[in-house]
Amino acid sequence: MYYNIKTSDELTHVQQILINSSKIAYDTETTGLKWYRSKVFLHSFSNGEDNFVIRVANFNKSVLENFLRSILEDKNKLIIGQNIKFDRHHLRHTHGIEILGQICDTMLMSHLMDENTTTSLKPRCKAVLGIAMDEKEAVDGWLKENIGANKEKWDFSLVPEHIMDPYAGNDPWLCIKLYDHYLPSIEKHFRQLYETDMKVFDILYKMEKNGLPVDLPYLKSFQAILEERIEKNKKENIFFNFGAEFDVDSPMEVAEVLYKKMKFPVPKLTDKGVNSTDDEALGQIDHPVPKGIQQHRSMSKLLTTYVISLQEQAVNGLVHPDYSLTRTRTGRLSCSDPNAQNLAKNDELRRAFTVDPGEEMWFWDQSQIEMVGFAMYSKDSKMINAIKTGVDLHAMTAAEVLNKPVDQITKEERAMGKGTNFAMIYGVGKAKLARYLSEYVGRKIEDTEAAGFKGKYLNAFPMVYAFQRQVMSVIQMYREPWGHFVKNKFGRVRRIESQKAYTGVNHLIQGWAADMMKAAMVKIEEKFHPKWVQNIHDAIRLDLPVNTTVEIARDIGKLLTDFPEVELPIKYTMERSQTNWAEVKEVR
DNA sequence: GGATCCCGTTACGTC
DNA sequence: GACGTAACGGGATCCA
Repeated sequence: MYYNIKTSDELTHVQQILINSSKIAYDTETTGLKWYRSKVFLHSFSNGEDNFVIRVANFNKSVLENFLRSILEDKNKLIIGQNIKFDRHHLRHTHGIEILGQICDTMLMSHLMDENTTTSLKPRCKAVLGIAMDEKEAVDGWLKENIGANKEKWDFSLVPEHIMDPYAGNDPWLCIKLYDHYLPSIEKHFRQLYETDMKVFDILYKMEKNGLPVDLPYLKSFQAILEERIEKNKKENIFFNFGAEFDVDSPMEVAEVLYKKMKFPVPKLTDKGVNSTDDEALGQIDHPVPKGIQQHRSMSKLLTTYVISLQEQAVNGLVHPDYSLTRTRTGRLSCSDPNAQNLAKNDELRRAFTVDPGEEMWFWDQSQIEMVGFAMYSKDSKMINAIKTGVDLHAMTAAEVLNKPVDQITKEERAMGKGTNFAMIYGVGKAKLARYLSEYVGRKIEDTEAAGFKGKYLNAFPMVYAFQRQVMSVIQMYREPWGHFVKNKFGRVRRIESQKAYTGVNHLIQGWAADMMKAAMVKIEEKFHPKWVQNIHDAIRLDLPVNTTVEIARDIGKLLTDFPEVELPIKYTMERSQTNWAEVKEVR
């Protein structure tokens, strides 16, 4: 049951009820998903019994905002949300209000309790509470019927009240029910992880709010340059040498041109058995046309995915990425709109990422954190010694596998060592290893060579082999309460189907590394309250005042790497720039 | 019949 | 291994 609150008297009454409720759920309905381009048009609350829908349009601005403050700024109140980072952004952007109460989030709870299915509120409530709410269907139905009429400037606020409000009224009620359901299990199994994740959630909120400064005039000029290069490449390298024009962006047409018309032998097939035209296949053909297509691909990736999209997403010279704590199975962060974690390593692109005047961008990264985790989990003495004495791990791997002294390892051999180390962490088979090594070494490596390398590797590092076997067998054993699963040292659980037990090693290492970074970020926030700008898995960017000393930066680096319980040294590297990302210089 | 939407596939950027 | 984004292309759907 919900109440649509329309008068000041009703609002006052609701205010009394909510002020007296120590635990409430809060939700917003907005005109869009991007907070920096949308407004809240509806607030909804629930105390678990009564649900209140409050439309922004029905109230005087200051009356409404006073009401919101009286509830959401109450530091003693527990405020529960479903992905409340979203509501916090919208609340701030629309009303300039911050939630000051203690925050809990059911999406984070859902993810800890089950990382393999959707964390979306209604499906989750249906699955674990058996409560099915179909009010959303009416909203969808109405949208479907009416969206055709004026799809240009569409938003949720146009859905009629009698359809939208029952749906909006349900959400906070469901949220509080799910919270009550999950809380005992979270307390029992994931208390520490949940606490850390909530703190990281708050840091991410700040990071997104701060945004990344981008140089729009530069991007615009870079776009023009790229477009020119792409045209020129198509004309002079691809079409000229082929003798006709075609759609270079179409894998189908590329295959037609290369394998039917130009009659090159097919180097490889895709997973579905189609003649492949990916970079590896093109690399096998020595001719200007495939070379031109390779160039075209990397240039248009840069242009569309980064250069154009960044300009479209920027507001006042800032892009505001959306980080998620619940979209990976391992506990890593993910990021979208834009994905600030996979911005191409390309100086011309990274020049576009600037820093505000008076500040300097600083990057720290945890060196080889996954290798440290690998050594720690496998307890391999050679690896542990190498990490303790600072020996080059990848060269050492090559030396061990090839049975020769480290100082005689060539560049290519080291690359193979590095590739193999990563492959072991990833848990790949020989076919994938071969492809992977080829990329690293820069020449074609056959499956047999890769398999041989892997075999020698496992002989040289028997503990790694034992570790793999142990993880597999732990997963194979069906156990309570999670079925087939592994758990990392932070207690993060990955439920894995027994047939896919090989992914267990990867989960332990990758998830452990992710939890290490989260723990470090929390420590850094608590000690320094810095301006958070970016996270790239094992690296962070903070923008600090230009007069910040190297000593302070080193203190931050220490927090990023100082984990006595790991019993292995973790190192960090530090970079900074007062201009842009392409200009960062290592600080020693 | 033609425009539009959806979804699987292919490809490629990061750690 | 873990992701997110873009583009294509075939099939389904909508609309006139």
